[in-house]
Amino acid sequence: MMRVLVIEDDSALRKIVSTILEEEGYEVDQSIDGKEGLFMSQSGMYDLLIIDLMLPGLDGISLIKELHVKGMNVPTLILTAKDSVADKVKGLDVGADDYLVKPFATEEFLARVRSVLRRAGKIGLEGKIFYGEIVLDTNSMQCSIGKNSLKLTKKEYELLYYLIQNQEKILMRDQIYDRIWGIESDAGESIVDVYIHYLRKKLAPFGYGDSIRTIRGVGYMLTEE
Amino acid sequence: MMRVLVIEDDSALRKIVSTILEEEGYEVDQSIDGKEGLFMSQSGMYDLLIIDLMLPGLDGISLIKELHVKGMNVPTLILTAKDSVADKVKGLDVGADDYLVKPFATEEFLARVRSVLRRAGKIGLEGKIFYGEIVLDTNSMQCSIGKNSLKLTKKEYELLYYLIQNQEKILMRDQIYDRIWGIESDAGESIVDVYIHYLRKKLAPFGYGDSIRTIRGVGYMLTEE
DNA sequence: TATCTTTCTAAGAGAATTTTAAGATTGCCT
DNA sequence: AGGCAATCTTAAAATTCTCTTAGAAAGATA
Repeated sequence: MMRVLVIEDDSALRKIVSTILEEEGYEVDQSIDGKEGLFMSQSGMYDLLIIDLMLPGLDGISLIKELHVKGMNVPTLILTAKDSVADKVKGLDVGADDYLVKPFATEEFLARVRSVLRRAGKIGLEGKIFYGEIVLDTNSMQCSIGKNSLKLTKKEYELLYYLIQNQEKILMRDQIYDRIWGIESDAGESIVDVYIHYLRKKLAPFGYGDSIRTIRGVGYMLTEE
Repeated sequence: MMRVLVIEDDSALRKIVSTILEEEGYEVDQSIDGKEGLFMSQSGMYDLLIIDLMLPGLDGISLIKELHVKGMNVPTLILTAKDSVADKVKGLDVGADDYLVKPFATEEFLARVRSVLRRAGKIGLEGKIFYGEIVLDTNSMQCSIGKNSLKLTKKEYELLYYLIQNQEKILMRDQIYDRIWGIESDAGESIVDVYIHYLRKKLAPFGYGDSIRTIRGVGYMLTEE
């Protein structure tokens, strides 16, 4: 069980982040301000900290510094609205493991989380999900089918990942769109169709061309084999 | 027992929504304004909130924000007349789980409610309803009869779903029409006859051709086998 | 900078679904 | 039985949704 602490004062964002993580199977605790966050972090019970840079009480950078002074070495993912290089550098300098600018798409966020945890050695190399002979390796973001490896672009990979995670369940088009492209994206939802098509085309030679079923007027779903 | 709180100032809409939900087996409470709604929500007794964006006292967005500040984490479905992307973004940003633009057909509304509850883990994955050997799976929107799977269009599925849920009860034609096509639809009510016919035709090969009884001058009903 | 890859746009083809419409049939009432 | 109204049944029209491309734009790589 992977424990995550989310330190974020914006309640909406905190809830979103927490929910996403919980749905993914992480155990999540939340903190609203920097001082409380620092205190909780020191318990040493967390595998990952997700920290906003702008915090009341104690800002994110100082929090991380403080932790290091105390010899704690927890993997950290910085979350912030700022896109400036300066901030990014500052964050990474101080020892954060990765950096994500909001708003972000869910899939992107989860990928970063996994990546940080992996680099920190918190998750082993199991990180794989399956559908028939298809294997997605979440560590290398690679896809293989039987002995063959299948080259997928990032978006294709994310889409397939989401589908496999929800096989046998209908995913509505807007659900997919929000998750992979993000609410803020301005590609229309029809981009989903296009990528479904790309995927089908790449999967077809292996006999999985018809695995993604269209539910007209609703969305798509990865069917039982 | 699933408890829902409907916060909506338009009394007509509030009643309609509440009735629909009650008929579906939800336990429903109502609130007319934002402040009262917030107060009631805080009791923590609800599994789902349905909130209008435009409210007297305290608007929907602020209400949701307020709830989050207090650490409440209730699944939320936003209901509104506005269709703008901006609103959608605002709503979902603030942590609402889904968004429905009025006017809407009942079936669409209920589908969203189920979907939100499911995603929030409030209802399991069982979501199946039965009539004889006929099984409707609400997760995959699939219909099967014994070992066979029966392909239904969306409207056919919705109609059969409604019938099965109300087996042994007479459904008036306009009731069916309102539920599946929505009041705003301008196909005439006779479209119901046509779809009843489609259903009978598809069910006939399995011996369910006469299961939908016509009650002349009133409507239809799915009879005891 | 040049080149290659990935992502997005846009639009027409194609399919499936939904709706219309009209004649045939059935049930009900006098 | 005869007549009226409701329902059934079809087939075709209309509409909506998805597929499929090809190329433009954006981004990454060398």
